[in-house]
Amino acid sequence: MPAEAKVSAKVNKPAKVEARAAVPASPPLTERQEARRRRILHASAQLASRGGFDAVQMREVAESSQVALGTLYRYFPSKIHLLVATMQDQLEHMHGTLRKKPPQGETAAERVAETLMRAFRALQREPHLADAMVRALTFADRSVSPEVDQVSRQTTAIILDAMGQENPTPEQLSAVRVIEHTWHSALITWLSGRASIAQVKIDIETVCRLIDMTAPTTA
Amino acid sequence: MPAEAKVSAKVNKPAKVEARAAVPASPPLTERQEARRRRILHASAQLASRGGFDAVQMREVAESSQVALGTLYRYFPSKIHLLVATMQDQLEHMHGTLRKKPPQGETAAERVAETLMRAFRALQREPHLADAMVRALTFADRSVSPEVDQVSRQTTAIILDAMGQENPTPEQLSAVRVIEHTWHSALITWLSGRASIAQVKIDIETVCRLIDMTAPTTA
DNA sequence: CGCTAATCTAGAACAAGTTTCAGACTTGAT
DNA sequence: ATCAAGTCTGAAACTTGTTCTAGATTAGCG
Repeated sequence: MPAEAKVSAKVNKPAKVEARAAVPASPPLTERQEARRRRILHASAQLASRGGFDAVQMREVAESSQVALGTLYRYFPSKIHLLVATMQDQLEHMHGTLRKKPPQGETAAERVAETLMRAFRALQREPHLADAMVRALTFADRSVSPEVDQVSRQTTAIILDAMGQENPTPEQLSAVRVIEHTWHSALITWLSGRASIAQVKIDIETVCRLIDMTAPTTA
Repeated sequence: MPAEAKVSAKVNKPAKVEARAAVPASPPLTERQEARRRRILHASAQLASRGGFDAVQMREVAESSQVALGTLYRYFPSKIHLLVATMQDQLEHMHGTLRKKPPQGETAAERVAETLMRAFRALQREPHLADAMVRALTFADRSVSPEVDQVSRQTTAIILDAMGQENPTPEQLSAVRVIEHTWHSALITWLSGRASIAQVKIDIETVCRLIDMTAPTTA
């Protein structure tokens, strides 16, 4: 019988049940495997923090995490997969942090903007890491869709949390989608030096108005 | 003295005057150079139309356009530069096309949405080409900022054209920025199969409401 | 304990973007 | 027409992501 169970299939077909869990379903990992996975993600984040996307070199990640190159690829089938997983990891962390201090704004729009700006400031502290993660996210092709979707759901969750709405209207969900679009794209323009921090702030605040505009009590 | 003038500096420092011209400034090209440049862009678009980003291989582009690899790199210092330039080229074309048939909508928001959906349909006809161009655009790092900015200005021009506003307010310009963000990001989600065409339509229509919301006559 | 299937390792090999170099070719100026 | 400077070419080399292979290890099971 198998020893350490298979880590994760290359193409993660949508599982039957279990659609929103943090981990899609894949067979449980042994302790050593879990440790390897953590070492890899840690090395990835560390290298990314240094020099961004380019500094995350698969050979180096493998060496830093004391894992053979082939093993690294078994855990993460591509550099993009690795960085997207790194982002999932960081996002979970951030969601936890953000939860602790709920935003103070009066309106939902203000709260969402405040939350996103808080997240943005966190990213500013590790701009290289942000670069690596965001670039990977937007460069990801179809083979990474499940993982990218997971990141998207997590982001949606953060925004909905900030809104503090129990039952968002379909219109509000559309607004949230647009906010996510803006968030990602604004990050990119900032990371590539084409927009200032102030400009990103304005963009976020601008798009967040859509929320109140579509609020059930207002509309 | 120089023969065929230098094509373009690797790092295109911001020129003194001339900020919004289609071509930043670089010394004029000889006829043969212009022809080479066109052949290269044509080959790039052709290969991209076949298989998207991955299909645009520098060696193949060089061969298709009957130019040495080194020459290709002299004209376009990286694959990303090449594809962003390809996008500039296509965008110009599209702007010309869109100008001919102005959108019919009543409100500015409707007209912008209509225009963007028209552009979207054009992209759908060459999804692989769209893939190559958009992926390059969002993956571009600082070294491509001038070119990406140019694309952004062109996109802004298209949107402002659709709005039909002579003097947009600062708020409207913010809205336009957010629309561009949404446009790019929505394209990405569509290209990577994470959003349907219908969903993109909804997102565009949603974000376009920001325009009327910030219209001087309404606000 | 000993077996068997799966995993992990080290390292070579391959692919495509990028760089480099020597030599042939063009261009504009004299 | 000739020359100097800059370009283009063809080919090799280098880099880094990805794949492959043979053998050593490990995990679960009888």
